[in-house]
Amino acid sequence: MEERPISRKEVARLAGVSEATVSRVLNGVGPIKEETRQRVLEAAAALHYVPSAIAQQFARRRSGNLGIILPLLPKVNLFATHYFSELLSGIGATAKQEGYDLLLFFQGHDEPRHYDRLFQAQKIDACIILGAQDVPAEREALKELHAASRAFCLISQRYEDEPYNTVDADHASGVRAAVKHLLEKGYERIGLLNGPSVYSNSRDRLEGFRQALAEQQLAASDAPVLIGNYSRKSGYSHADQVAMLIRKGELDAIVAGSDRMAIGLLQGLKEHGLTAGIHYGLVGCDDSEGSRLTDPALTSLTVPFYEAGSEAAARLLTSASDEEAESGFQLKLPVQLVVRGSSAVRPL
Amino acid sequence: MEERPISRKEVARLAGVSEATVSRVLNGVGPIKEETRQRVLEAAAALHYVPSAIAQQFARRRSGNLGIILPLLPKVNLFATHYFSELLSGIGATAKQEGYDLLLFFQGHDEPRHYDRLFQAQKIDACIILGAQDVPAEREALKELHAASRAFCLISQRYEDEPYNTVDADHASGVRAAVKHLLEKGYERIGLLNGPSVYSNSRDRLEGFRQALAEQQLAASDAPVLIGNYSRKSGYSHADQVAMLIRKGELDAIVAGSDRMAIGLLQGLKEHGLTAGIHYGLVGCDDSEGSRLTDPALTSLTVPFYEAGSEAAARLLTSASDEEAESGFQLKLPVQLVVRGSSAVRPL
DNA sequence: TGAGAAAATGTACGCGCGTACAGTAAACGT
DNA sequence: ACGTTTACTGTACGCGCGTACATTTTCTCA
Repeated sequence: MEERPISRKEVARLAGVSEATVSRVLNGVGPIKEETRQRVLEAAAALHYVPSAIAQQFARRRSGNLGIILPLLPKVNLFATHYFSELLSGIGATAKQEGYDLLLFFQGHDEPRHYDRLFQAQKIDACIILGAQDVPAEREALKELHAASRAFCLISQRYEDEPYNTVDADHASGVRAAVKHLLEKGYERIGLLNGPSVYSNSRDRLEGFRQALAEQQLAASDAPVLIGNYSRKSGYSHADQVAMLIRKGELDAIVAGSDRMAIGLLQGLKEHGLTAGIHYGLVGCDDSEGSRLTDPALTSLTVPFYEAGSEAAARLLTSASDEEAESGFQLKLPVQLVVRGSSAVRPL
Repeated sequence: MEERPISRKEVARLAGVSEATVSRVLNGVGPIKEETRQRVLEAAAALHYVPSAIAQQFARRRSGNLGIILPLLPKVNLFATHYFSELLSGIGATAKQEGYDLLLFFQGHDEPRHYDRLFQAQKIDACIILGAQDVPAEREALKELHAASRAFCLISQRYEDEPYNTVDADHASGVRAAVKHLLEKGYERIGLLNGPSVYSNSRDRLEGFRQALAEQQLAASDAPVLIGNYSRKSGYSHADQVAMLIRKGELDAIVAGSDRMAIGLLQGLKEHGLTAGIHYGLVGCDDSEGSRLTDPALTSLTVPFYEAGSEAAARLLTSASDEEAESGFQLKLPVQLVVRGSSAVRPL
């Protein structure tokens, strides 16, 4: 029961060549006589030889793994199906294409962030960090990575004062488009239900919001800006306040920083007898699946998550092989408005 | 720029001991004089020594990785947020506890399933397979794994004629409970909107459905059983047919094999002027997030995904170390009914 | 035909660690 | 006092592969 897997040696013996030749054939290195090439390949096939990834990693001193750090539940809920599966699929597809495997790490919010240790232990050659927050412990960990010049990349989070690689969506433009859309629909007093500013995308949305108002010569100062935490519950809990503002005529449309908050708000306002697309306009963000489930369906901003993951992986992995060809990147992917019922009708 | 990471040798030199002693201290092997132990630990700390996982894997001839195979999009959509993140979190938590990392593999539906190659290449020591289907290529691949006595486990899929390790939810009992609940609510003609029978849980649900009817002395033969593909769209597309059945009085409640189908059906029937919880009863399955977004909210069956993942990982990883203590397992986790509005009112 | 270049292959070693075995020092019993 | 365990530490080797370098074979062109 303690049989060892087939190794290079056996293949070499069967093919009547040296181990080095087997290696060369399988790795396509150096000139090889076609005939021996065939002999080796046949021998390998006959023995069902599969090189030991472990030994290869050891000899190459590269793990061939792309690390993915993602926040533990319930944070991960912040990322709905779409975010999560799309992003991961995008990363996975590109990684596979580049010959890398994905190594997953769940990061508890309060656990120490030993990101660099993953590199030191050589478990990963590069790393994508999801759901990073702008908190001291996180900054520390990222600074460490940067100091050791690790190949890493943040998705959906930027640190304005740091030169880290990032891939993000252009939330500012997205919100600007949303506001513009609402204004075109006839809404006049637009508010923002934003997320906490520890996330750069919250700050981006606020900026886009202000820009949009400024472009329309509207005073941004008195436009209502509420802060939730991206959860449905937090959207719901703002319903009372929003209902009041609507009744007072101080608000007739809301852009929410996430579909989840938008949906919560929509549900809450429904209990106040206020219907999206009739009594007020509502735009969410993420174009999540849930946006299609509400009544009316939710106008939202669609974010190219798959591309985000794919781009991040591509930049990291191809640059990793190009040695110092790396130049750093801060990508902003375009966001697109998807119009549905919740912003359909101009309020009376 | 080509500096090598700190290795055991440097630690040994600094501590004034042999490399073997360093190894022993760090692995807690053999008797060590307390004083040298401290010296070694201090030296390691001073140098920020982190053992090379690659070298350890090589020497131990174990990767320390738990492979997770999951279907590529859009299949993954079958697993909504809940399924996916809960399951993965459960697996991840247990794996971390056992000292394993997670290696992710996306499996395209039509790609060759070289599961065993992952073991041969020693990329993984054990493996959890999500979204397996009952198709020849899959059976072949699993048979190969079994023949090589790999430590693997299927989640949410069983092959009745094979002794593979599985962790599943007790869908039969769940559907039975759902049917019973509907009958108690006063619904009388219950139908089933099931998924394709390539998934064992579809078969389970059908069985539970039939059992429930039989228990109530109802003829199962003429109870409507429709087949969708678990997607919202497929639920929606059955709305016409279901509406007709409801109008003819041949149906007044439906158990759907997934929340997604239930939601699609609910939306479709709404267009027919039929409201869940009023004109007909509806129960979904998975207690997904979407179940809370519909109007009325969806009664559903909650499945312990976290535990499923956690259990699967635990069985695989602890048994892996216990050598042949493995005995095989076919777990069925309990499913619980969550009552919401869609099954609230007895139809007139 | 021979010399030099190019092609093809073999030899040898190291990657960093775990660990069997050998060795040495301390503790014990008589 | 000495043999004998026990505690502790060092020496030595192998894990399977990539690859630098040495060697042999084949080709090229005079």
